[in-house]
Amino acid sequence: MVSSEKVGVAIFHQFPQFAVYCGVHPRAAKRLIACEPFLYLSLKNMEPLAPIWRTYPYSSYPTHPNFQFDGSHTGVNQLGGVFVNGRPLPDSIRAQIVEMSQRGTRPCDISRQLKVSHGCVSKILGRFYSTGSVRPGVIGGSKPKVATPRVVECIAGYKRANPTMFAWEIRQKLMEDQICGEDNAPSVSSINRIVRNKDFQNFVSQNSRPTSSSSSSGSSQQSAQSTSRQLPPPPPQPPQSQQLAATVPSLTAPPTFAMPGTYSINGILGSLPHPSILDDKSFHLSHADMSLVYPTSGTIGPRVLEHDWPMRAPVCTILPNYCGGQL
DNA sequence: TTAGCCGTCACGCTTGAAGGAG
DNA sequence: CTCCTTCAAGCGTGACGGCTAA
Repeated sequence: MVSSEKVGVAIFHQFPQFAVYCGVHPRAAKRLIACEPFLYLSLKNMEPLAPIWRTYPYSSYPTHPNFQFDGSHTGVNQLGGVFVNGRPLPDSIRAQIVEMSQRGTRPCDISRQLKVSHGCVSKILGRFYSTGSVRPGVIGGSKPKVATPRVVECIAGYKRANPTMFAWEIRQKLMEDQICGEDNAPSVSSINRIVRNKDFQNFVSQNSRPTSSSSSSGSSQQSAQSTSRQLPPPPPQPPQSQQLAATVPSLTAPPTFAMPGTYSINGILGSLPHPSILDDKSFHLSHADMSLVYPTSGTIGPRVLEHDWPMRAPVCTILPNYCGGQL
């Protein structure tokens, strides 16, 4: 996993600066540098590029169309330190804060030496001592308000019972069955989106049983009711994702679909991103390297609860228009 | 009494998923 | 279906107030 201890270790390994600044294992750093010599040259002149690299490991700024390396997104605090408003400090600084604190350095001295506000130092140390992690939390996203797992399961049940059921009928049924109320019932368009979802359709078809209630005899109301009383157990893992997990085990760990506290339709249904997407964003790293970039202990479960790895693209996303043509 | 330290919180910001509009 | 908006999460900074030592 890439967190306090790995970053700490990385300091003493090859390509330390790159590894630390990217928050990745030195081996992954080495391979990335081999892919893009410009990075290594840049790191040799770390000082003038420091503001850039400080933002780089976390930010998706380089992938943002408006991003410019002109410092317009950065600011300078009262201590003279460079920061990016709204973005977390890099792992290197965070690790240094913790390291210095553990050596007995006072927070005020840490603040002055690292040029980070003492409020920030206090927050990072507080987080470290309460969670054991120096990594920032997950930024962005929102909790789904209506498409909860239970609602999706119920919709799936209704659809299995009556595939021709209209969205407004589903909505009505959800409220009738007190799955959700008037205020938090998904809109018709939301239901349509859920129903259109490919994984949802697979889920419904794979879990459909040849029961008498699923036949088209009788009204949709009746068949829906009969199913709602025997709602299906939690959905089994779709074979598709199992296959993927077996093929690219390291890619099942990224918490993109396992972010604590949030979930998506895909997440509910247990699907995974297509590997090509990840490969595109990770410079075609081998899966072994990806397992270094993505902190994974081989299991999905415990990692999910630690808030230890922000949900975002791999940290070493490097765009050709940034690196290419510079030298 | 004063200066420095430290925790807390409001503020302005970014981010990304959900939901709505066209 | 695509694009835009909304919302709730997190970020670091800077100000404030309580505490402590000189």
